[in-house]
Amino acid sequence: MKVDILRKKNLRVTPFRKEVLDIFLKNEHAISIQDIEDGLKDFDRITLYRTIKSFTSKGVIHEIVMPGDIKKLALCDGVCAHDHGLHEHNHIHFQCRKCEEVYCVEIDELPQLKVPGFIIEEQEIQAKGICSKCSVVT
Amino acid sequence: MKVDILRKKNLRVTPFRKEVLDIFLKNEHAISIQDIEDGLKDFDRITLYRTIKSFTSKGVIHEIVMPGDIKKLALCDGVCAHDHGLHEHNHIHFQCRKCEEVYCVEIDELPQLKVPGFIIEEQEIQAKGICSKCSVVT
DNA sequence: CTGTGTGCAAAGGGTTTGCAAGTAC
DNA sequence: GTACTTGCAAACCCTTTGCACACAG
Repeated sequence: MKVDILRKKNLRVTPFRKEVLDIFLKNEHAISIQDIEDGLKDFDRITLYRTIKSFTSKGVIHEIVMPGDIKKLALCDGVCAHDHGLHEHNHIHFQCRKCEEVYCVEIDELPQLKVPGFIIEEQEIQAKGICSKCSVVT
Repeated sequence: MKVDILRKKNLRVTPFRKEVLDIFLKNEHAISIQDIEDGLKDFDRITLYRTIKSFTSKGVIHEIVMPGDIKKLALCDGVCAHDHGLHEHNHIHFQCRKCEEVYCVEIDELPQLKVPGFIIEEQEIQAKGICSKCSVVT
């Protein structure tokens, strides 16, 4: 239940937050702020920014930045844990060259990089290519 | 010769561009726009933005975005090819938790990710941890 | 009832655009 | 000489802050 997503994170359930959350739930790919705005009838942009901020800081959504200054937001739900303080990603961010959408794609295990002298603790992978939908249609 | 870096990319050699290039050459890690500004005595910010834009589009430097909206710039020289139109990275971007600097670190081979249904053509890896300098000092 | 969320206005910061003068080649 | 660069002013986003009112729990 969508309301629980908010309650679980100690966020008060308001009509506006439900609306915003609905837009995230409607999309299976990451969305931009513009996408959210387009999905709202009338809204106050400041409130939207604040909503995004609370959602992000409480771990309801996470921000994705793809090469080329493309910023997107996606639900944390399932694809990423937000438990140990650090935001752990067991998924990669993938942008399709064709439809241009950005997806959080789950991956069994992240490759463990080794660089002499450097201690690598976390990593984040951004990939580009063709998504499963666009590769089928071709 | 630093002037050749510009000439090779069909960029006119001007005093300002040489100054900016010098700042990149002086640092072995990626730098922010602020870092460049700090390195210039007096300058016009608009010209700096345009210089960065020409450098980026001609492949003299490349932009790095680390999680947390941290933007840096680094020379392409050596660490990355800019030949096939696409900007190929045979290096990863690494940010040190201690000194906070961002480095382009060369890596022998990027791990080849496989995701069912998705065709992965390019990838970019951002890592965090402790850099070689900070891990020595401890 | 209390603290959190909302909405409006206004400010802030980084970045881009237009145009005239200057300069590399 | 010609095309590219520079410098200044102004415009333009996008985002944040302050404050009073509204509302969830």
